[in-house]
Amino acid sequence: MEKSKRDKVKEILRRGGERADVRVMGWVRTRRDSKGGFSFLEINDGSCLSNLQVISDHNIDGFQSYSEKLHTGSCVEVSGKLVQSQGKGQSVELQAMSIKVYGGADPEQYPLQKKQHSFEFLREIAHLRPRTNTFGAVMRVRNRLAYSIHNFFQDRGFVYLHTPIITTSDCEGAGEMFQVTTLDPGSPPMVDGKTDYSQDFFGEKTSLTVSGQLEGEVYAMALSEIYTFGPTFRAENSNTSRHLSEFWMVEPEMAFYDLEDDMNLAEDFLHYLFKDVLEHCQEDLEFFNKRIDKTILERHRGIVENSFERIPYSEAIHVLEKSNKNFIYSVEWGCNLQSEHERYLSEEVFKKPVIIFNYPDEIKPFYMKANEGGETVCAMDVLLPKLGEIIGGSQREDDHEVLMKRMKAKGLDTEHYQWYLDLRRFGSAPHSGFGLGFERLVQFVTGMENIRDVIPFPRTPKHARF
RNA sequence: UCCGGUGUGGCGCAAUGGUAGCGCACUCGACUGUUAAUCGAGUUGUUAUAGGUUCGAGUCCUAUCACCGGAGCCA
Repeated sequence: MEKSKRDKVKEILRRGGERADVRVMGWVRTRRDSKGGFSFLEINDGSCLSNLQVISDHNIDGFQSYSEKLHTGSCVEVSGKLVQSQGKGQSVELQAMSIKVYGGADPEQYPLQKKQHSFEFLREIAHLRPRTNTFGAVMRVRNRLAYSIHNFFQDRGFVYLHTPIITTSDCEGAGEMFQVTTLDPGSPPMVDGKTDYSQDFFGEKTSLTVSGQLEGEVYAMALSEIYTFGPTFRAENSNTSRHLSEFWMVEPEMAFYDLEDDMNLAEDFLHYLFKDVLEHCQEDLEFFNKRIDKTILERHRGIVENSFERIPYSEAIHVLEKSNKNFIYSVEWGCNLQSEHERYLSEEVFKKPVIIFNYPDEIKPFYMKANEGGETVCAMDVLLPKLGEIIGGSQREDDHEVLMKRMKAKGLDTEHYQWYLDLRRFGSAPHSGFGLGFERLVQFVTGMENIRDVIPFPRTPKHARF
């Protein structure tokens, strides 16, 4: 194989025109035979949604010897001449001069057919589903969003911080954790009737991270503005279209930001991402708009063009109370907003993203900064129509005494968080941050209904195959 | 975890308690600058698993498992 010469389908289609010496490598999506002595092949190499139509005369070099293996799913290399297409449906096509099959795909056994499959079925063949239009498009969009997230923060001077995956601190209330241990689960060393973690690999009980926030704060208090973008693990037994046991989270943390700065950043961030993806993933988004959800393009443009609604929690409760809607869960000040409430606000009242801020202290974690009076804290959630919460953030409590009090009130072991408290003892500063669930973003952008279909290999309760 | 639903050829689905069928895919043939190709013929089943009721169970009952949807928790 001559490494120097390979043309990507995306580039071929972008440049168009007639050209000799074109060589593509990719997977056959469909083959149509003509008894006129030639075949049509559609080749996809993942560089874009579109296939390249190849027309191959049956006498060309390689066709006869490989014909048996040339079916949907097989991997091929085709060299030839790019010409204007005589048929409808494509402007150019590749007239094959030689063809080679790298690996065949027995049509009797290859599970992907030339037709639509249910996403449930495709999940069972997660190793083959990237070869479908939908999953190719999802992963290209996912890739662009990840790239765009880095661009956004890097342009603003944020430092990309790698927080640890293995941790001893739970970020309070963030959910059940996966334990990390090298002890024998069958017979761990015991002391006083309990597992003796001093004999474990790290000498104490450790888990997979549920959030990099606390460690992120440490570096924000030195580098001013940081962000993390990494895997996060929650051992919650939640089985919904919006939850994964392993997912990716983006967590910026900024010194000298108050809650309003935090909300501004979150809004700018989402605006930036939607604008960027609309610009750079046109073909894929049009596909989603046509095949998955006919409203996404319009909705995304709406998000880019309009500012978000911002409403304090107390006012949101007020709006809900006088709505005359029959909610399953009744509304009163102090309650957690339920999915139905959030959806009502973002979908029916405001019809756009909504930021709710200043939540009651009692329903939020210890690290959030108390507002005057102490009833509410500087928390904010960004709600998207249909999807619900995509961002949760807050200004952090930066007063040592107040934080100590809050931790004790919520029953936390202050010893254990000494290093976190130290940030307030030495050179404390007002600071804020938020967390964005990356897969939820991909879900919203693509219109995919199930979060398991926007990550390459989903991990959910009872499912860690592949 | 709770509530509801579903589980039938490779895939998508059908079958008042009475002979398991259709579409797609696949195989063969015909036709064709084709493009969700078209036309004809053909192959494919321990009806999720284990019990039970019944003369007889895909269908009814019990349990288990899996999946889907909703809820809770959250991102």
